[in-house]
Amino acid sequence: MSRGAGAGVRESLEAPGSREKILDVAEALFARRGFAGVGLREVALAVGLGKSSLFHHFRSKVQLYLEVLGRVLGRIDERLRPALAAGGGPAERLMRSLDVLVDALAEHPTTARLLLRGLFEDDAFPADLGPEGDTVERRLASLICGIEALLREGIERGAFRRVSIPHMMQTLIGATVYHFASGEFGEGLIGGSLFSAEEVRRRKEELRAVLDHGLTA
Amino acid sequence: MSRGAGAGVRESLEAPGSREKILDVAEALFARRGFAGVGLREVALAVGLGKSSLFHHFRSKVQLYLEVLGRVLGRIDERLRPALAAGGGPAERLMRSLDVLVDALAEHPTTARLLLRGLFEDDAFPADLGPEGDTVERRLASLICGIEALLREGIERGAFRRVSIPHMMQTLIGATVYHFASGEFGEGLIGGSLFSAEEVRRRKEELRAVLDHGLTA
DNA sequence: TTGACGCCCGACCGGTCGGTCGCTTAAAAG
DNA sequence: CTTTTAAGCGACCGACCGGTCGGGCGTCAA
Repeated sequence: MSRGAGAGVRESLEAPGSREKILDVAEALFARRGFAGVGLREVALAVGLGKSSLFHHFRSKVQLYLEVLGRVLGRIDERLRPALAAGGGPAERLMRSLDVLVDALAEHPTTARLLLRGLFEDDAFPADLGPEGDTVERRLASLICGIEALLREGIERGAFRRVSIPHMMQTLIGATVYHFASGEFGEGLIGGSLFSAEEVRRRKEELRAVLDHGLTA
Repeated sequence: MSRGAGAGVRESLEAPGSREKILDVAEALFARRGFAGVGLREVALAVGLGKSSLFHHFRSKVQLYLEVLGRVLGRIDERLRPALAAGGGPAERLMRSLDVLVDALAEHPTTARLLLRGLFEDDAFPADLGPEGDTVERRLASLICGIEALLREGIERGAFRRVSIPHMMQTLIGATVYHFASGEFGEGLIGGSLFSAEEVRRRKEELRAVLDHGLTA
């Protein structure tokens, strides 16, 4: 069956498994240069395979891209869903959700960029991604829908000000996702890695403080 | 000299002037699909020229791209610089600056995406953009530097809380730029055009309110 | 031993990429 | 009128694109 992996006793440990390795490499490249900016030759070379071998694992370039996006989304709602489901008031649950969102974005430096690029680049595939593309958008929408409900509940209960929910969603998404997607530019501002544990902790604090009191003293 | 433009009496009015038209078209396309996703054939076709004619106005594709970016930056600091220079306390000046930034992003729907893409895609040109690329980054940095100074002043004077300035900058940039770059996804959230006068006004209000009081009631 | 299968490969396909070349046209400059 | 020059064009270049094809090789079941 598989060449590299002793598929018998040890299940999935130890052997890289071409599929996952390809996804890892492709994720890094797509995040850095976008869908159109990455050639399959480059992916194959980085994996250590011939280009044609990629097609044994993925039907086409768009399917590879969509699967990368799917993995990214999976990593996020794997964390976000329990955070949304756990108990507490709306404010508490919102802050916890934002915390795990920040954690998810910080864990893989590629995540934020891929998310943003995914938003941008559905213009790039006019309509050719078929039903799978819808699924990716659907999943993304369902993720933010949970947070949206949290906002609504908080406002109804009087815990939050009567802000415009969509606009606040946009602000929240922008303030979290942009930060981790800002790359060298953001690191120039911060003066260090965006992804160090220290900076991630500080980011959560600042975000929480802004939502609690705003900027003015 | 020029074919289409009567360059004698009427200066720059009336005639499209190929250069500007090319920049307009290229700006729209680069915003939608990114540097690598746009071919010069497509640009030329949309302008109504042959591909080879583009090279009479721009040395290469990267130069065209950089000039598009330069124009975008120009439109922003054309508005932002006077807003920063005008009088008033730090809080007032910060709000005014964010207002004009929102106005600038709302005026051309392409602006926010190009800015974000510009941030992402300097990874895409390894080092080949030469000194002009530095200039673009420099200008962007100088723009945000003005806002940074405003934050610092506000904190020193006690008008603002003692937030981390870089982190607050990231939040501010993210909350404004992301919104106008979010495309169809954002419009799905908002339930209408991101760029209508009504939505732009509301966006400013919400942003101001968050900075003034935060989210909690 | 033999056949089937998973995985991988190099060669190759039509098409597009950014960019160059030589040419024509027409207006401005003399 | 002649010369210069900006602006345009189609043909063409080598390189690379995503994708296909036929075959080699090692493993496992029969």
